[in-house]
Amino acid sequence: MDVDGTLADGKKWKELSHHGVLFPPPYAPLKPTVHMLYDDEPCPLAPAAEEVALFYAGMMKRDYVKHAVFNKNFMADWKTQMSAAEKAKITDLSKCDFSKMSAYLDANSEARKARPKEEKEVEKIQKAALKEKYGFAVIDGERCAIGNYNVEPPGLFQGRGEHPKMGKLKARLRPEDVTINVSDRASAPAPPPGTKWKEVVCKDDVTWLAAWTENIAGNSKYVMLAADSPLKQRADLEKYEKARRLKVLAPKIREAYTQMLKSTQMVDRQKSTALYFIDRLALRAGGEKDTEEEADTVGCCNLRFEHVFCEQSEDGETKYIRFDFPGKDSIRYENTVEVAVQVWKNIRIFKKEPKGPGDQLFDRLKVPELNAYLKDFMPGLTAKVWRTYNASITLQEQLKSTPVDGAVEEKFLAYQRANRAVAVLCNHQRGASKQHGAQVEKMDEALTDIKKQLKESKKKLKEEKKGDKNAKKVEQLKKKIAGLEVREKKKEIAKVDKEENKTIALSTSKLNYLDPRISAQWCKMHNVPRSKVYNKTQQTKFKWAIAFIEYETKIWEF
DNA sequence: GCCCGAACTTAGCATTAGGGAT
DNA sequence: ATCCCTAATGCTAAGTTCGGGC
Repeated sequence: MDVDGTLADGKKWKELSHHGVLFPPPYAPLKPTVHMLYDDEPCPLAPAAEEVALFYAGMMKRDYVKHAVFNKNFMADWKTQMSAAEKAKITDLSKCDFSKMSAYLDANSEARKARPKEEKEVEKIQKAALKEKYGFAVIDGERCAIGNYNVEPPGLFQGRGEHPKMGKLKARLRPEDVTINVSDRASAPAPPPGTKWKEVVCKDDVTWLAAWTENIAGNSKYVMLAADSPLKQRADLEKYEKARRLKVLAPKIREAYTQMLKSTQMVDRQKSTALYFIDRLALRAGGEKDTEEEADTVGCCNLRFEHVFCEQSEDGETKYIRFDFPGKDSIRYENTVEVAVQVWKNIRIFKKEPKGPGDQLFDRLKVPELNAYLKDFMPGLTAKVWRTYNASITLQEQLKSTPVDGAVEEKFLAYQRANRAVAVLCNHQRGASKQHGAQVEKMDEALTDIKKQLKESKKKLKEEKKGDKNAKKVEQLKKKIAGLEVREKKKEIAKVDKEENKTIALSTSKLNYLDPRISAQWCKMHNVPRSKVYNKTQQTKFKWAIAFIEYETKIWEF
């Protein structure tokens, strides 16, 4: 077996069996009292159109329904589900009133929440039974959890950013749409009664158990094993080993591309400048995108004229590049960084007339060329490896400022800050939660309260010492004060942590970019319980790393 | 070489569960 | 015991990379 989970002959497994996928229940039409109004008149719909209307009704609280593209796409696809009569009548979305349907959905979910405990318990058991059957596959003799055994239900497509396909109808999947992958066709899972699978295949060079084609962009969707499966564990290890190898090679590669910044070949200048950004800023590769079909977002190689700006200090000594572009998931990337003079000069050249807004900054460069260049330094080295390397090395460096003899809370704050530095580097953002302000306020109140108690207790202690000097009481008060001081410190740390996390998401880097061996090592070294850094699921995902550090130390120091 | 589809990783948001406060 | 909030989980969209076909 090879480390990336591939068997020596390029196969992912020898034996694979599972129970297929689970489909959502068929659509249950609404009671006649719950209907749409059209032009203020009741307008009952046949089930096909009603189901799609209900999808829309379920999104009335979302911003999507205010979006012209969403509404246009929705209307077009909704019509495909209408009868001729419905189509003739319903021509204007603004005349559709879904409020009864929305209210019905709200009432439904309230009622679900309010169900008696026993009923919820029964449902839980039923769900567990389904997981027991459909949630596991046997791969080379080992029973492994499956990541996603429920096929995606129908609904309205919720693309991120200015996605041209938002609001389109995501079709309901039938067994006839789903391909099943197993090692033995004869013992393939049975499709639901009266149906057939699209196909049963025995593809042992892939890891998916089932696949289908989604109807919005025509992309493939897969059912795959969960993160704790040997296949995924080995792939994760291999990813970080590659990044670790890059650490050794990076100085050599830097030397090479720094030379190339001055190349007479425009392709090479662009290649080296792009790599400079990927190395220094951990930018994504930035492959080509079809703006007719998807949101307009960019990464490094497909940056355009309008995304980068050459700036400098007043004396002209220090050169800066300012970046401002929509990245993956349409998350804005804004950053101004000091750069080598040659890089700054290059960008000025790449932006020279006749180039203008809309034009590619690196017009001679495509991701495959950059990756081909990297491959010569190390097999498997691609732009993405730099991001992993950058994130992990940043964590490793930042963790060095952990207070050696601080309390666990202080050490953990240092860890959070190291994690945060990585999240900032990778531009992992999140929308500030609606309750953020209230939560901080609450913490402030709690702090004020602790401080007040502390003041009172201290005053009492002083009086007690002056007064009848009850030794027991003095002792009690001292204890109370010490306890309050610990609580105060904890709360203050937690508040700092919360405030600093307002719009920064730590989980993405923790889950995908930070070598878990560094974190496991850190816990061991600083005597911090591993559960402080990784919850149960994360510990399962990273069990390979936890096993690793029993034998190895200083994973990223060599 | 280039284009495109397949495969797999990375991403943020919505929902749910469960643990602490009352 | 219940309620409420946070943390965990679920979900699926959006990236990167690879490899096969022309």
